Amino acid sequence: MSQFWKPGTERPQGRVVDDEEGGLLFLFGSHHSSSARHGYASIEKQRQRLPVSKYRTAILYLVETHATTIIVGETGSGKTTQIPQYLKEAGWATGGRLIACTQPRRLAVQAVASRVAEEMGVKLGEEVGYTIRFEDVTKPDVTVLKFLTDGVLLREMMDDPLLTKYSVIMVDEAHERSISTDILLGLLKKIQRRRPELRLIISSATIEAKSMSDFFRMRKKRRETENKDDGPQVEPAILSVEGRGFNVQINYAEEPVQDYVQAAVSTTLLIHEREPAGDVLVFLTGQDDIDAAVQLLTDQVQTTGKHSSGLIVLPLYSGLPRADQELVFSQAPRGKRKVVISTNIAETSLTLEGIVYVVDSGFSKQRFYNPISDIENLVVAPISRASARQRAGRAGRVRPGKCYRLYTEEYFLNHMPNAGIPEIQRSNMVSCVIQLKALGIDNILGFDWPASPSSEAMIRALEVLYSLGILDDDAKLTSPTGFQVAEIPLDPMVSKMIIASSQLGCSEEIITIAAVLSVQSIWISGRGIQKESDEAKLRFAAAEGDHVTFLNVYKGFHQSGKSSQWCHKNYVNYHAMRKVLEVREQLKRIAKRIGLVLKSCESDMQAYSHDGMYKTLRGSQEVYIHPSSVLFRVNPKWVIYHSLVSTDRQYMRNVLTIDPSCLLDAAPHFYKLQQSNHLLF
DNA sequence: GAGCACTGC
Repeated sequence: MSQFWKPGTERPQGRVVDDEEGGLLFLFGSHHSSSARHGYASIEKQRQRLPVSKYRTAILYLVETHATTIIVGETGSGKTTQIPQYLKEAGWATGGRLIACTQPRRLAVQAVASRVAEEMGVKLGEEVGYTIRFEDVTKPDVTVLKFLTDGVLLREMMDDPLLTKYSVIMVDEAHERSISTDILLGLLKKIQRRRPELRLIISSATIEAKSMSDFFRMRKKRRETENKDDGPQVEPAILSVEGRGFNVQINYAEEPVQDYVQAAVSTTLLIHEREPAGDVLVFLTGQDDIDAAVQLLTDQVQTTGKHSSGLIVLPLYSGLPRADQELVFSQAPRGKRKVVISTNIAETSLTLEGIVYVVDSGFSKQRFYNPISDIENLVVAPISRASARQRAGRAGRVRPGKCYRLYTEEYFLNHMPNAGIPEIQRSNMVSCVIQLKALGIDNILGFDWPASPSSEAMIRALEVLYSLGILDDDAKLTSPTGFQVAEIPLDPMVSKMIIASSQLGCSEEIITIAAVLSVQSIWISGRGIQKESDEAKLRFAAAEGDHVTFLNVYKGFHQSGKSSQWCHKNYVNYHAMRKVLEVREQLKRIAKRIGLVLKSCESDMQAYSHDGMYKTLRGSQEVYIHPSSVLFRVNPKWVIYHSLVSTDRQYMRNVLTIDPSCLLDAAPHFYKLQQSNHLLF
């Protein structure tokens, strides 16, 4: 076993930027190198060296004199929270305009905002505020520094496409390449040409800094042919800051690993036997793997006796009940070692303190969208080198750590992809297309993305939006339907359902259903309680299907006075129901604003058995009713579904029985009746 | 009789 591991030979990362294209270049030393201890950094171009304490000067110098766009390449330096403060100090919120800083996650927005407010000694919600969905902690005319999710900034653009409220926009964590971030970057590049005075600061991992800079650098041809005033005055400048994380020693498997769950377990035991105190974080792919690993570890600890005891093994994934999730934050008792076995949730979303050892399986579950079949799959896929470095970095937060990679160095260097495929290239584009259309971008296929989605995905999205009556024959938003759908922050199919319900006089009910469909699941599930929860579900089951069942649950919850005990008793997820209430309130506000009629249909709500196999009208695919549905084994002749889950079969989740003539009424432009009385697409 | 990487509006 001791021969199993081989230390990595890769040289320290960083210092990869160059200034050939004329951008200013700053390079800062690492906090732990000797030069950094004295705080030196260098401006290569000017052959000058700046103390790290002059970081502020550097940023302001760039902003004031040269760059409209600054790319900050950094690796967990913690410096990005300082940039907004410098900008505010220097009065960069000009002419009553604000400085905006985006993050991809709500929690990060709240955390960064309160940290900055604290550092500046001001009350959160005054000069420094934040906005996330359902929560606006800002004060008009007082707030200067505003933190927000990139999704919220995109929504703001629908009222103010040029973002005239802001003089500086900083996009943090751009390397994560979330859909919202990519759309935002594409739009910001466009805005820059109309607003040359707008300053952009894009913060990304060092390895992505160069490609971010390339994206914002205007193409040579265009630069020559266009008036100077139209575009950014100078090339993007790159400013690079090396992380202050501690050194993490990387170890690779000597041979390819056959079973990464088993390998993760043995590696953890080896760490426990041979390494000094410090918690272990193991990255696996999903609930199944994690539960299996927890079981194996617990078993082996019990059978191998004394020297292996003292391990506290905890699973971590988002589907875990809230109380179990919180266990991973508790400190291990003296003399005990905590082992957290986690999904990707611990890679970016949650930060665990006290981790010294990381075990990286090299895999994660990723979503892939197939535009031909219109199906999203969740598959176990190899992670990227960027991800592997991020995972390893989790071991160096409190002191020097070690990372054990369950793959060979040869694989890491020669076969692992450098960066992951951006989410936008792995997703259904329906929501993106409608958002861009709402912002007045007609030439969707020619949009300048940081990474272009496939044309098949774009065409499929246009087709779906046409079938919903959201786009017309010229691919323009229909009025009012298309514009109304764009205002509603839901899957466009669900938004269209709300608009139709307004005309059919049942919008109160449909808004409830839409809110339930927008949360993960309102049912509590888990090992050992299937029988009870199934029985509880039957108490709400409606003959029409899952959607009407949701109405029954909502009604019961409402009548109980929104009680958590009622939820507990009925195996309903209380946190999910709270979110349903929030979404429902937001939908009511939006419905009112866009002129929909809110009306209840009161109680005016209205099978053939076969082998359980269905064929989709569009594409003739074999699909089955998911066993979690109240219509499982009822098998009505015609059903519509909200989503497909693909495992060994394609399962329809959230199913409703219908009369096929509904389809003709709802979408006469899309469905035709064949002579033999069969529906045709 | 099955299953859910993770976000976000």
